Amino acid sequence: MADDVFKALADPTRRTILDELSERNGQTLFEICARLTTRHGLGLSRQAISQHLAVLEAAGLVRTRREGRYKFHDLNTEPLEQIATRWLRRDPPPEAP
Amino acid sequence: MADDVFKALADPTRRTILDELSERNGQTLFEICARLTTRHGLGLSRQAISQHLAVLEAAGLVRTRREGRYKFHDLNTEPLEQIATRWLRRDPPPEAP
DNA sequence: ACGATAAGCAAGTCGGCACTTGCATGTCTA
DNA sequence: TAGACATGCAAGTGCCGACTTGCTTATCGT
Repeated sequence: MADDVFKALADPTRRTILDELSERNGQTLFEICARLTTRHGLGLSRQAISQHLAVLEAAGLVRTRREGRYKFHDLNTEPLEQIATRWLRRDPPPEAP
Repeated sequence: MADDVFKALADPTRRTILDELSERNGQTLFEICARLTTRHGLGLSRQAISQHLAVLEAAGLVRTRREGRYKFHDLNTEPLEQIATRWLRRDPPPEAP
């Protein structure tokens, strides 16, 4: 469960995809490919991005909805809220006195 | 920077080590080996744990202090507080009303 | 000083992951 | 319906990471 999330976040390309979806939700595969190339300088094949999206979806970090021949990808931050607080049991340090 | 943290968290054994250090801070390598074996059922060699600790230390998640022939390992949650909020722009939910 | 204890170093093996290549499926437009 | 467009599936390749094995270094107790 959490294992999938951590492994999904291990790849820098996938994290960039999450950044991109965080900025503009509901993009298609081709949109993500284009924006990764132009804005982030990544030269990856379409299938590579597709596989990354599959990993992100399997981890629950991305939700997909199909409309005709388009498949839109939405960011889902729910799994993130749980894994981060795993070792942060104590409240964030308020301020130094 | 953040890349090291995410890659360090990708391995389940390293996450278990963080769990162990979170519960009892300042353990030596042998202590961690023993507790991983007895409490978590992991049968790993001492060198394997040592290499994992090196990765965690390189990521800044573990600080070490040397005293004689002992080397104590302390958990450092500082890198964690930054990476989690990367896609969580909104503040952490305070409490449900 | 000697042996025991705690840790470090280096090379080698093995499996998994990222990426590519090629082809197949489904869907809209003209 | 034909062709272009958006996506899916599957097999193959190459590299990095996890783990082991063997040896070495350093510190403590007796």
